[in-house]
Amino acid sequence: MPARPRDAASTRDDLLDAARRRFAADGYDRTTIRAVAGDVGVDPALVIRYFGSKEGLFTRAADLDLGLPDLTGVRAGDLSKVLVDRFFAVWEGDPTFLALLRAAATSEVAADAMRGVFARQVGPALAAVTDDRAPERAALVGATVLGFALGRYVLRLPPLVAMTRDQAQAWLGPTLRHYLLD
Amino acid sequence: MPARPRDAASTRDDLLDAARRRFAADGYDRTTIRAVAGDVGVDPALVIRYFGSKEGLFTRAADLDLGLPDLTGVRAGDLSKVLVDRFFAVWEGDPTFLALLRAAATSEVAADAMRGVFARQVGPALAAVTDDRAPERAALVGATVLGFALGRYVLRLPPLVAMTRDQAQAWLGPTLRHYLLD
DNA sequence: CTTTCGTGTCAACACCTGGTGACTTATCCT
DNA sequence: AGGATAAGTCACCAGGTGTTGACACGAAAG
Repeated sequence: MPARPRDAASTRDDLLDAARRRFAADGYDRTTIRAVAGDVGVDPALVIRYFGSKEGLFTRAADLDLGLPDLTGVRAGDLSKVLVDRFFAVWEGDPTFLALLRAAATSEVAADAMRGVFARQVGPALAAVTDDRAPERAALVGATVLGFALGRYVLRLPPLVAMTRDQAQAWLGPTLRHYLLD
Repeated sequence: MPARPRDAASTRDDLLDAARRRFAADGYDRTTIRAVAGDVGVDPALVIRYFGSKEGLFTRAADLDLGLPDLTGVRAGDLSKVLVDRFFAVWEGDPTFLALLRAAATSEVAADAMRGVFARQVGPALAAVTDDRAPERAALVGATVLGFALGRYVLRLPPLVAMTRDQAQAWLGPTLRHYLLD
């Protein structure tokens, strides 16, 4: 077993990675500092040293970037395709958002982080393509996306799990268009 | 303070009521048997005696009935109104569904209970009005409804919290119609 | 070589959790 | 009245939690 290099920066990153996976799989409460530290092969006390507390660890781990592109000039017909593509990239490529969703169900700091994502990322991105009521539209789009993610990745409702990207695209497209443009 | 009558049946009911409120407010993990027993003014050991375990308590507490009416013969244009009305009745009148949603994010038994609700209540009810792909349609309707509930009652996204029933009706109506009939 | 300092470990704390089994107390039946 | 039985209490356990402060190690600087 190669000795872990004594490099604080990479240890920190490893801890954040492990934390994201644990929070995503187990939720906030069932994720223990000991387990996260164990995944990295490090003492639990180190986690507290670096992040102050479990809540601090979560806050750093759940700081996520949706990577929404600038939607200005995207044709109305292509909007939902762009959004659904982004959805799959975010949800299937990175455990962070699942961690945030799971945790947000019970933790107020996680719910707050989620509200921040909408206020600082979804809302502004959609404001570029809707002339009015951007916050309302962003919230409805968010509810749609989160509902789908909840059903597919958390509850694992069989019809949603079985759905291909194209099928999801076909179903969600008109809904998103409705919330964005009507 | 009037002495609590030594009536097992009503004590059981009181415990289930308190459990529903606690699970709804705090989620599965943060709800403690001691807190539930304390709400009722009873010894924690009694909870175990009646329900076997915390999981047993949750299972009984989360056994819910959506009360979906028979949709046969409901005109297509009225379908979404019926469903949204039912939504508000269930979500704002009874903490049970919120408890189930919060818990389902982290507990596998809760997620299973939720899948059961879809398989035994939502699916069959919707099968009466859709000729094909009833499970898929039920899952999409469920994702829509759960997403809205998540945004409004759990994350408390301001635009969703501020929404009146009529506004919710106006936004969700076309979406539900799309999932049910297209 | 010694000092210094960042990196990480160790042992322990105070507390809370679900759960158990023996006990007490109220209620009902004869 | 008095005993049987249901209803509820009590003290306790074993294990796990976040968090703490003192300590050990290793590399880089003087």
